[in-house]
Amino acid sequence: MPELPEVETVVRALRRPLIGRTITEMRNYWPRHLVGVTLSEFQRRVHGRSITAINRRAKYLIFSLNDGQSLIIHLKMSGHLAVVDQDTPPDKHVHTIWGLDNGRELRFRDTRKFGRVQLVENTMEALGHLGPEPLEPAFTVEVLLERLQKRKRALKPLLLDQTFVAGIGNIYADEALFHAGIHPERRANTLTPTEIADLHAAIQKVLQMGIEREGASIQTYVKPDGKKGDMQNAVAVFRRTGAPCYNCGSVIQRIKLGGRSTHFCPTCQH
DNA sequence: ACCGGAGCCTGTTAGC
DNA sequence: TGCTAACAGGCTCCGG
Repeated sequence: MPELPEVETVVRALRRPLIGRTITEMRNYWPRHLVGVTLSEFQRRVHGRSITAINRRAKYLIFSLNDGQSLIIHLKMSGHLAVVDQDTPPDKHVHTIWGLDNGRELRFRDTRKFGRVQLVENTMEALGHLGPEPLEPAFTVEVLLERLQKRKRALKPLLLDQTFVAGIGNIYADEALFHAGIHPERRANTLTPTEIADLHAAIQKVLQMGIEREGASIQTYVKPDGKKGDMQNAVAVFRRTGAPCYNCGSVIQRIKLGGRSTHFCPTCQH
């Protein structure tokens, strides 16, 4: 479900209701959600701690606690976070709950149960494998060029590789390649400098658009308040198989690449 | 390095 | 309508 823009939207929505709050309890009904720490240890280590900041790295949410620990959550395909009153009726897909000092709760709902929750002392250590943040100033055209030239893979699966560049998922990879006019099967080391500059601009453009539109509610994603984002109304190719390209009218094609559905315009992308 | 496939889960949709 | 297979905004592991 969520990629960089969706996770960023969730982070922004959770700051107001959560920053400054103290965690008073933690419950879990699906132990495999918890990474590396048992529930009892998790409870002991978060009980009484307050949330001082909420940030994002790639598709991970990072909740900073006042003792230096970080609560890290990955929503994977179907995760959803919401802050609700503690008397809100239970939901069968809510697997982890953190009670707060104001009678409210942070609830992690995750239908497919792929999501993960961890508690770490050192965030850099836990997330150090990730590639550059595509919207940070450090992610320049030169950085992208240098990384692309070392690789021979098809571009689409490379963009999904979180160690190559962090935060891009299936929607924004397809959208970025369309806006750059580059075919998803093109080999990384065959791009011209102009194409690399176009790809760099397209990556930043589609991610920024996704954030401005508060995410793409194409399948199950909704914001913490339950409302839909708006990016689904601005996609050019993703899940538009068989429909006409907005640019040239050609029929949008769908192929499998790296095991993932890939959508592109056969006329606009080379 | 890179590729494909399986696995993790449940729910929805497409096809017969 | 009913059954089955395919598919889903992610990621990891394993073998080749």
